[in-house]
Amino acid sequence: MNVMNDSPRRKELIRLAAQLFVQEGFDRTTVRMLAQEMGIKSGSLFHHFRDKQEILAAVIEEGTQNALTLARAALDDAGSDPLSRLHVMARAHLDTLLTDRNAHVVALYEWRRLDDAARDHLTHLRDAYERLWNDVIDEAIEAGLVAGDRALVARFVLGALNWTVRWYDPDGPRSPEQLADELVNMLTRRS
Amino acid sequence: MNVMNDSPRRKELIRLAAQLFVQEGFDRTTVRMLAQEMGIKSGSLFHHFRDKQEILAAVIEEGTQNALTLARAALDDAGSDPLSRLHVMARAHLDTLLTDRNAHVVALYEWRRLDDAARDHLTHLRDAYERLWNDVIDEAIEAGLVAGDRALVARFVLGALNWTVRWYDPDGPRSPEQLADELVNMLTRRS
DNA sequence: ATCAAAACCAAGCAAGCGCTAGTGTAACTG
DNA sequence: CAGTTACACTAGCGCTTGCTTGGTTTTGAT
Repeated sequence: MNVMNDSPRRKELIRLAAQLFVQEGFDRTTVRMLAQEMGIKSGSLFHHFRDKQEILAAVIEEGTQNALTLARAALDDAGSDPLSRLHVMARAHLDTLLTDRNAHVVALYEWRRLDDAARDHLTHLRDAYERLWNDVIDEAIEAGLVAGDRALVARFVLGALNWTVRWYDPDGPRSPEQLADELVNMLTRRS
Repeated sequence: MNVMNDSPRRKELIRLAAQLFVQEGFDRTTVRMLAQEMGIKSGSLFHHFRDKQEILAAVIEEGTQNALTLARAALDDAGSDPLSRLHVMARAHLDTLLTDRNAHVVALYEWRRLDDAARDHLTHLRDAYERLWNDVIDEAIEAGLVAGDRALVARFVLGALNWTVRWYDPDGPRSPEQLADELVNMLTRRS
């Protein structure tokens, strides 16, 4: 089993799996469906992945990793102004959320299907990401841009942002960037 | 098959099913698990429900119906002041969400498992509920309490509220009412 | 040209799935 | 008291599931 590489082939398989997991849900996606979508037979699948769960973990890791990378880059490019840091963070979040949409929907809906080991690993990744958010919100509160408890604000904001995967239409009139700006606009107080 | 009554027995079965659906997910909850939890054999289950999907639909209907009833009552009791209407609506939402938690978690996570007929019926229920929210937010915007596009604000707010089921701890320091108030506080502009 | 590693396939196993059929029984109803 | 209804039981059918096995082809470095 060639389990631990990250060949382009594997990346492609993960992308296809993500799509199927969104369409059907993890439990209803059979290894036969996955194999067919990938153009191989179901037995061959287990050459690339130890078991079905590992495919799920790979999908979620891919998405979370991307989000983390993008957010860090965005924060590096942003200055030290709390408001603009809030803006770039919201934009980066919606950007990955809606371009890597499949992976993130899977992460949101199928998290509980992960086995303990994978969940543990991915929890660390996600925590690293949320720490970025907490810092940005801390700065915003300190600067008087937002009111409320740090932890609470972070959760409300992330909730509002993550909820977009349930209704956002990429062909609609609004870009992810506009969406992000409108949210920031909504919750900052311009005195 | 005694399918269409709403006996107390059936209500209890639905409550147990909701709990299992949350713990295991709909697909992983077998009719045998459901039966055991209910203290009967798997075959007997189909005396109460036509099939497994009907149990899911019943769980979700129960939760949504409660939410709708509670929200209507809350709005009736509230005056015509836009801010207080916003408050009672947020409180009512978090109240059902966190007391009828199982049913609502199922509704959020397993919606796609509904068959077409059930989904159609329940979509109407949910739309009726969301219409209440839209009206309240319309009034808040008109009164200058909140800034932004009606549809967008509603979605952000509902996202923030619904997200609470992922992190709220009933044994924690905050009551659902406090939570609701802090959210409203966060997004209204006090000039 | 050689050969190991990587990728794949055909076939199928053991377990578990939703659901049905047919029966028993106790409590109501006329 | 006969007939009906509500609810539960046992037994198992037909099918699908994730995964394994044992063997074959493809690839690519030497």
